[in-house]
Amino acid sequence: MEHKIKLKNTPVRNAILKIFKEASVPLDAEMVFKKISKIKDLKGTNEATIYRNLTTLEQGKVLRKIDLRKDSIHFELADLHHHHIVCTSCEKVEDFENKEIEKILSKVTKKSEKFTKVTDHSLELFGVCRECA
Amino acid sequence: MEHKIKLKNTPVRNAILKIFKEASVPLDAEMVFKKISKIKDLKGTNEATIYRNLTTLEQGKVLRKIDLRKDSIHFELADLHHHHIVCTSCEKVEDFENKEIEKILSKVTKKSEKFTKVTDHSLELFGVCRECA
DNA sequence: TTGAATGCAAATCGTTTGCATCTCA
DNA sequence: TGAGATGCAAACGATTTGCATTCAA
Repeated sequence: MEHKIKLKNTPVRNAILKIFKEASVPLDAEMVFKKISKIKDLKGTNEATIYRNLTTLEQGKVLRKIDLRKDSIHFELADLHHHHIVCTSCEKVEDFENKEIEKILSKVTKKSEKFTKVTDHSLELFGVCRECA
Repeated sequence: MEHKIKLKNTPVRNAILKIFKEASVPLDAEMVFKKISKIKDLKGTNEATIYRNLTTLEQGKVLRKIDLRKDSIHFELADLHHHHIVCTSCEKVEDFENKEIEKILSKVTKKSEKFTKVTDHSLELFGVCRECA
């Protein structure tokens, strides 16, 4: 349960990290809250604590924010950098990786006039999955 | 002032479209609201009307939602499909286009297992601009 | 005429925050 | 011990919605 940042090693925070490591899709605060609430020793955890942890972990570059064009902000582990195809009519999310895109992006980045460094990017595809089609 | 969808041709809606056509950056509801409020004949326009129009225009594929990792949802004209480099510490946004990426994306799309069609995508880069660096 | 658009105010809902208390390091 | 973490409740702010009214087609 290694942290990249100097943060206290609390039960809730560890559980949140574990949840993200086991998750196959990006999670929002409510989803994390529900999962935490199912853990025997953490049942009483307050939702504000979840929000604070997500914020802290994102600032510490452990998590990354993702916009799936849903109502809430989603997060995933920052070190697993893949992209997503999101169904606009259900909750389905498919991951994909593509090295070519990363290469092109770094070229684009260098061409920028106003920016000296680009630290992160988001790439999401939106469509309709087989089931919803 | 051609609409792609059959919507009523109201003063507020036309003004909103004009604002987007003249905008060089994505706009959120509040920005549109402020611009509308400066127009003599539309000064009294209610903010809820702006929200409703943005929603309607997005559903009608006239506008596209964009997430700039700011507090609010931004929009831009759907037919101008470029991407953005966003400063995480100020409001600066730089546009860029890249045909290669589009090509790769259409390949990726075809490989998808769960999705039959991908209709849209978002690609935003995040970094720090010269001024903020 | 009539369905869509608007104004207004209240409601929603995801998220944040102040403050007292507790816990890890 | 002291900074960070948590609980709780209240606050916030962006966005939505119900309802009566107005307007475009």
